[in-house]
Amino acid sequence: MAFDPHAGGTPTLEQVAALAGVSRATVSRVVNGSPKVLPDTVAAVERAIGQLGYVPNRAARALVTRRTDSVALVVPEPDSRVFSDPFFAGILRGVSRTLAPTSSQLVLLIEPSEGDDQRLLRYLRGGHVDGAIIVSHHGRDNVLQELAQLPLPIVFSARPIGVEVPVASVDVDNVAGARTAVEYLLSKGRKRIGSIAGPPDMTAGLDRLAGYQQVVAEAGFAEAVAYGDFTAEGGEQATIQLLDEHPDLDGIFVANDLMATATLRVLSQRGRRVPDDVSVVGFDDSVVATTTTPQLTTVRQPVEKLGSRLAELLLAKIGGADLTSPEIYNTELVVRGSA
Amino acid sequence: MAFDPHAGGTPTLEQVAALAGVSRATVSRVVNGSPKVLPDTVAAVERAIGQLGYVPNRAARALVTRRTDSVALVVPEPDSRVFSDPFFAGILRGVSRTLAPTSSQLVLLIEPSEGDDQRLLRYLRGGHVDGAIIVSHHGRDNVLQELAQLPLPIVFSARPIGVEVPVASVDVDNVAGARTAVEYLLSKGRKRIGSIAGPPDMTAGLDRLAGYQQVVAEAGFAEAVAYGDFTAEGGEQATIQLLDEHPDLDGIFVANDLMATATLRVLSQRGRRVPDDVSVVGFDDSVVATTTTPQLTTVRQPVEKLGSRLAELLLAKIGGADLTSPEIYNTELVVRGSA
DNA sequence: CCCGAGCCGGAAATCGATCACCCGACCGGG
DNA sequence: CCCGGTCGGGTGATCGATTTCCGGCTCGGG
Repeated sequence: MAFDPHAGGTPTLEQVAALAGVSRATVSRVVNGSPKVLPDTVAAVERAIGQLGYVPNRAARALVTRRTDSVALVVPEPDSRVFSDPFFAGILRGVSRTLAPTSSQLVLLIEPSEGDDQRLLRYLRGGHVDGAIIVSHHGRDNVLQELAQLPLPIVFSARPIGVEVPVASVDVDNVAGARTAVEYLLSKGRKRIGSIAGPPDMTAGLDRLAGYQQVVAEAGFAEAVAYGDFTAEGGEQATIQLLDEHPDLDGIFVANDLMATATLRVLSQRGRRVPDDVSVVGFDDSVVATTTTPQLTTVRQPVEKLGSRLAELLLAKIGGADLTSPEIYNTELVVRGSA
Repeated sequence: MAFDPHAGGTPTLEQVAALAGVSRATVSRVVNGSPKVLPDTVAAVERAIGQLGYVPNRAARALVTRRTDSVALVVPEPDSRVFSDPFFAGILRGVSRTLAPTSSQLVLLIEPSEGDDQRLLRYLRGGHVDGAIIVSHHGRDNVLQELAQLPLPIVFSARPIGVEVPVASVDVDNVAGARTAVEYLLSKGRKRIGSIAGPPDMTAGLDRLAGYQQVVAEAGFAEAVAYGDFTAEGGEQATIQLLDEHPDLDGIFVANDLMATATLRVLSQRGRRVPDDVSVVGFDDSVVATTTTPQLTTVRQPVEKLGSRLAELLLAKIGGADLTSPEIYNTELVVRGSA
């Protein structure tokens, strides 16, 4: 037999009204904090609510108010690896921390399988949520563009690639962060600095590479770049390739920590000491930065802060604010053992 | 001005009916896949739905069906560090993979602040979701007990501590997993095997410790245990303490990978080579297991599988199945460099 | 003591989809 | 030729909370 929500008798507003000796409307006013109800009445209603353990029926309320009191966190990629990404975890923390004191609930939305964009879009267009936060890494197709044009308050984490309309977004200054990292390597006397870059279809990949290129060019050195995919395996491949092509490197800027762990491992296998022979700087300051030997010098992004800003901006947009510009945060170099 | 969901005109079932030249009931039948509608009619309705871009109003439906088509993933702890836990990430992946093809949405529920249990319980009791998956690590208070007694389909990840009523749960055999790890150390000729245990208020902590203790006792060796809290910092403290008290250890079983990374680091700082002088085995096979040097030999749990079973069981319970017993999965030793 | 202004509480319509029930048409058999 | 059964589809009540519009109560001033 199926579960019956009526078991135990979910009390309705009507029953509360009866018990408190007032009308439904009055109970509604109390529940929604209307100022024009006598204190005594409020007390009576609240007592009744307490006695019955009344909880407003969200569906009924949503039906008339046309608000669902829930926002979506959208991951428009079937590649559910993002969950394992410490960056995503941080965002999630920030978002949920900001949403917690609110009446809004967080709904997780993932593109179930490759190319099933429409399901996502339909859901969002269906008015099931009051707004959405898009956490996208790749910009390989046009989903982002479609999302941006939805008649729904939306904010992006990271400036979306290939989206023409202005959108609200929250991000760190990846270029500046990368510059800091490479400049630090320079300040340590490194002359031959290479970089393991991220995929060119992610802004994080592009911008961090750009920062590296700028500094290296300004210093009058030559570039040495290999591309990874932000995973440990990809980082390993890229590091091997980079070292094979440029055996004389004495400094490496790796576009994220996970790949950097692989870089450290490959260097160690090749008998090159870190940081004595080669200095390594990562990006993210994720958990893995402290699991390596030596620990990783890396560029910290205020992930949790990003997440909470994302939520704040979305709530503001839902409230009617007209926000359509990016908000950029600073990074910070965390010096540990690897450089 | 606040966002108006009516902008663009959300079509209702009524409008679809009008366009298709049928009644609301018929449209409803088509939408819900009733078999007793003529194919021609179905086609006409579907055409109208397509033209209007109709999406059923969830609130209205929920109001009458008394189902919300959403399930909660509950983290009854304000300590949002769980998000960074690769274990949690895996569970999340499994759950969302199973839920994706379903009409059910995933709602994330976190205890906003210490002691705010009531908010959670009220929400769950309020019929806002059809069921809940509880991902709890600690068993320090009685929230779990209260959750277990809620008139709502619920499944637990990991056998909850201190819950007297029988509940459905999914877990790995932590005792057996720990045994495998310690037996492997024995098979490598290790004689003085210590353990970094998890907190005693988590089943994972208790059971893994028990597995260690069993094997060590059976082999006639003495115990050497220090307690950590499953974080890298805690692992470092515990490792230092353990090594100070038992400098002659030649094998260490660490109750999770994160702490094991710290163990490796401390050993390296003390000039003890791994695995030559000391062998180390972790537990989880999380991402960090491959970021260390040497890479971590560890006990793999099928996390994603656990997550998807959690979701499957919950859907079954929502469907009326009467499940009140634990489901236990096996672990697997993954041999890498550290032992 | 009476009257009016201001407030507060009640009745009823409404949101959009579901579902129990009912109706009409068409078929075949007696 | 009539009647019952079947099948496709329509009608209207209903879910629970909000909200507008009013009616009536209260309280202060004259």
